[in-house]
Amino acid sequence: MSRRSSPQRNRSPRAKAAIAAYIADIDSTNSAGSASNLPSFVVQQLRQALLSWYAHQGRDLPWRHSRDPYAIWISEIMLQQTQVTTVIPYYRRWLQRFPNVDSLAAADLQDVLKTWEGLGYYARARNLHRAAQTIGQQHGGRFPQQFDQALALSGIGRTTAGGILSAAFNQPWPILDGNVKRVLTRLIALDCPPSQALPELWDLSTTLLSPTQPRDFNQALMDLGATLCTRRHPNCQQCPWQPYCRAYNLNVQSELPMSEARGPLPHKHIGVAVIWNDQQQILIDRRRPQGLLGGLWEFPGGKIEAGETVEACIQREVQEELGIHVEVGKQLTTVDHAYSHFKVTLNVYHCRHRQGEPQPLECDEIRWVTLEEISQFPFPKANLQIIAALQQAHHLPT
DNA sequence: AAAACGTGGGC
DNA sequence: TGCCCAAGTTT
Repeated sequence: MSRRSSPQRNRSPRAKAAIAAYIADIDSTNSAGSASNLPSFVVQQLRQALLSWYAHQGRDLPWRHSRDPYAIWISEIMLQQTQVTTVIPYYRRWLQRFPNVDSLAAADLQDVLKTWEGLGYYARARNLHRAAQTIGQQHGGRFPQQFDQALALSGIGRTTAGGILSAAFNQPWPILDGNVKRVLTRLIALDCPPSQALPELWDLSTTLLSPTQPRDFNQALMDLGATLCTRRHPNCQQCPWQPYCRAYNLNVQSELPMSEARGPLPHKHIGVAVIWNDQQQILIDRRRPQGLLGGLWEFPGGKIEAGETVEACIQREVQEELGIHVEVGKQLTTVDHAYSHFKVTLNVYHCRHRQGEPQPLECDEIRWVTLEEISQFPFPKANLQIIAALQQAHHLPT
C-alpha cells in the first residue's frame, strides 16, 4: 500500500491557483499557493473587519444567549442542512421537552422522534439520542470539551464539533459549513466547485480564525454568509470584506460558488393502503430504525411495478409486508412529495381488512389505531398529508 | 468515496 | 412546476 498521498491533494490545482492569485494580488512578490502563506497584515485586517462588523450587525439568535454546550449542540445539529427560520421553533420546543443531556438520554426514542417530526434527516434525532446516552455513560453526563471526544459522538462531524466547542467554550477550532464555503470561495474567487477544494478551504478557515476570539469569529463568518454574502444577490456594498474580496474585484461574485452538477431525480409511484378494521381503527407500521425515515410510522404500501394496477400493487404489498388480505376500496387522495434523492407519488386507497392476522414481516411494529390516537405517533410529512385527508373526510357533515 | 439522507424557501 | 440549495454526517 504505497498510494498514500491523501486523495484530494492532487485534485485541486484550481484551489491552489486561486489562493496563489489572491496572495499575488496583495503582494506581487509572493507566489505561494497555500493559505498559511497569506501575509499576516491581511489576515489581521480580515479578522478585525469581520469582528467589528459582527459587533454591530451580528444576528440575535436564541442559542447565542446560551453557553450551555447541550443547548448549543442541539442548535448545531438542527442547523445541519436546515435554515435558521425553520430551526427556531423546533429549538425552543426541544429545550422545553428535553432541557438537558439526562432528560434526552432517558427519553423514549419515539418521543424524541415525535419532537423532531417535520424537521427531516431523522438520523439526526436518532444520533442525538444515542450521543446523549454516550455522554451519560462515558462523560459523566457533561458534554465533552475535548475535540476528539466531541467528534466521536454520533452525528457530530468536523464542522459541528468546531462549531460547538468554539461557541460554548471559545476554543479555536475552524468550521466549514455552507456559509463559510460560500464566503471563502468568493474571497479567493475559487474557480471550481467547493467540494473539489475542501482541504484548501479548511486551511483558509484555519488560517483566518481569530486565535483570541474564535467564538465570535466563527459566528461572524456564518452571519456574513447568511446575511450579506448570500447565494443570490450578495450585498457587497455592506460587506466588511469587500476591499479584500477577489470575486468582487473580478466582478464574479454572482457566479460563485460554482455549482455541483446533479442529475435528474428518479420518480417512484407508490400504492398506499389505509386499512380499516371493524372497530374503526387503522393499521399503521413503524419503519425499521435505519435508513430512510427510520423509526417513523407510516401507512403500509410499496412501489407499483411495471404494468401493475394500483389496486394489485396494494394487495401484493400488504400481503408481503403484513401477511394479510385486504379489499381495496375507493381512492382517498394523491400526494406528491420530493425527497432529497428521489420523488414519489403516493396513490392512497381506503382498504378493508379481510383475512389473516397482521404481522410485522418487513417493519419493526404494527398497530391498530383510531384517528384520535394517530397524532401521538411520529410520521413523515408525506404521511401527515394523508392523515389530514382522513381527518377532513371524518369531519365532513353526514 | 460516492451516495444516502427530509423538508421548506425562493425564483 | 421544477430545480437548486440550506449551520453536514454517515456508510
